[in-house]
Amino acid sequence: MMNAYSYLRMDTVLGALYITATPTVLTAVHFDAQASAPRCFAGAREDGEHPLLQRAVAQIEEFLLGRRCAFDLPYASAGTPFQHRVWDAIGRIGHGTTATYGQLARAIGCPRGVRAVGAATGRNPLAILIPCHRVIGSNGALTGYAGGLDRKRALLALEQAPMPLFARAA
Amino acid sequence: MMNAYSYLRMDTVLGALYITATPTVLTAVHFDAQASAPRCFAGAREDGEHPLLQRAVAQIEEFLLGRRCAFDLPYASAGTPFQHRVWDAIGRIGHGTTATYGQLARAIGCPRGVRAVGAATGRNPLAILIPCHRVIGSNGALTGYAGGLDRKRALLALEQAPMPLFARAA
DNA sequence: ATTGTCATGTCCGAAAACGGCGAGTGCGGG
DNA sequence: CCCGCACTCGCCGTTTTCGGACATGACAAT
Repeated sequence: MMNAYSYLRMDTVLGALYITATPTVLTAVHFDAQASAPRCFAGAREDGEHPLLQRAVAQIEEFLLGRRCAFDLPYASAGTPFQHRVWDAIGRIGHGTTATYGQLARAIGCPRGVRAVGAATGRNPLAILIPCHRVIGSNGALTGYAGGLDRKRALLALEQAPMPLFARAA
Repeated sequence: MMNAYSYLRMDTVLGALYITATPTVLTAVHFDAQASAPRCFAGAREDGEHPLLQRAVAQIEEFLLGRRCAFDLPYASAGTPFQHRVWDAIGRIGHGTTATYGQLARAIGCPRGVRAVGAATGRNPLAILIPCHRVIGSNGALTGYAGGLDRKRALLALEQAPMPLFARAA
């Protein structure tokens, strides 16, 4: 019964980030041990040596430094067909850009499934990798984020201002 | 996602029998493609060469001929803790013997969970191997069997009359 | 004898509640 | 006028909840 999930904790400027993976694919990325976390952690054990996890850490660090605007990591996530459609659509929102829940709804061919899109967005298991922080209300309000609105604001600000700090350091 | 389940169809005097297994353990045995079957077959592919499946076929044939009264096969089955308690208890009913739902209930320490025992019995995934045909009502009625009452009767009759037919043939 | 009642774990379907929304309305203030 | 704000209401997938139904049997009342 014991499945081969590993996880690792990563410290970032935005706080702790937990990344979970099978031997071959990432399955979760989230802040803190939130409500959504238990599901992913079921039977997982800490493993700082996991190659894929380390690769993820590296790419996320680069992203947070403003040096990377896309990820190259294998991932797989449980979810309903509808949720996958939503998450795929979110994945196509470019770095530094935003989209509204309504736009996503139309994009997946469910013009009126706006709230459903909202619900699915909130259940995105792969924070940052699937940039659900780029999804905002039609009036520009941030409306919500699993990691807290402050983090959402920070991520958006980060993407608006390329190379903000490390430029000096370099 | 594709799991490594294999299955095989076996023809018996009682009709077709479907046996499913992982590479190392049996996971299901049932008549026809019943309601309970789909679950076990999810993503399974036919494989008549599977060593364990062949071993199962051999032992079941022996059993049906009256030459075998116990099985020596590795199996594993999904199910709730309660169901496993019930199934284990059923496994301890000797060949040629019967037990009532009430006796089972008491045996597992749930004297009043009689109906629950009935429900669990009906969900036994390993027909014949776990001899749920030996479970009858307190008044002697057969009450039910996933493969049909006729088969239940036949199995019980078979166990009552050791070496019924093949003795002549030998 | 026949009939009714209750206990027990699990599954299944139906129904209701719940959101990380957004368009439409009506109002008051510049 | 035009705008912003507050409020209502409909939208829809998912989750939760709830009511029955079961491979029964002991007991009491009729």
